[in-house]
Amino acid sequence: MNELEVFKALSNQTRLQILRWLRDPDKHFTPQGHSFTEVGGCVGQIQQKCGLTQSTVSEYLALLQRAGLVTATRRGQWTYYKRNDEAFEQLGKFVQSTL
Amino acid sequence: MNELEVFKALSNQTRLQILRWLRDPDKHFTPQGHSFTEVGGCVGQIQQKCGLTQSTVSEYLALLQRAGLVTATRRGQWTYYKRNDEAFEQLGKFVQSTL
DNA sequence: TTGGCATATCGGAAAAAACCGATATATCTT
DNA sequence: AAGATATATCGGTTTTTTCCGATATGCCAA
Repeated sequence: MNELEVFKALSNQTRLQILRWLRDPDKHFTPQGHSFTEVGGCVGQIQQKCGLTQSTVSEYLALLQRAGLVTATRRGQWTYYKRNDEAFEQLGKFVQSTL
Repeated sequence: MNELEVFKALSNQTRLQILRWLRDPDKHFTPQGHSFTEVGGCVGQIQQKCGLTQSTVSEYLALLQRAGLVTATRRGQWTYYKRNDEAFEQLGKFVQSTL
């Protein structure tokens, strides 16, 4: 875990919001063939909810992925992003015991 | 706790380093009348260790204080900054259970 | 294999953060 | 009161981040 990269990823209101949505995808996204709890949410739906352009949201999600906070799954033409629960668990412990 | 402000405060290598030093002040700073474990480290010594200018370090410490990650104590002409352990405890829990 | 749709990447303008030197403020000494 | 020392604040330059439109890539259906 690159702590600086992680904190930078978390230093943006929109990205924090996205992570909160992904905490409970079924509540915030409407299914489209795949279970959201399984694969997460797709770029398009996330984009609509935050109101930024497609390219910006795509970059944000890639950035969150690089930081290890979400994982990506390609299903056909869609990419689903899912919260990486373990990363948050680890980060929480790191903040308390090492940082 | 303003989470965005906190994460922004943590998004800088030097500030992360400062927090690590303040985690165990007696190991990293030489005393000068006050117990570091009691009050923390003073701006001058922190400045020397990180090699940036006095004004930059002063601003960094003020920023960490605004984010609630450190507390400040004035003793005569010195200001001592101390790690706010409780804040990190809280932040760790927040990351795991809410973020 | 062509067109449509979802996503990714690129290049750049605008906003924010990093960091500095100069200067102000506060405290101690004499 | 004046000088010395520690810290805080201000104004400005450079670097990074934000966010966009345009375009490229990947996948599917006709």
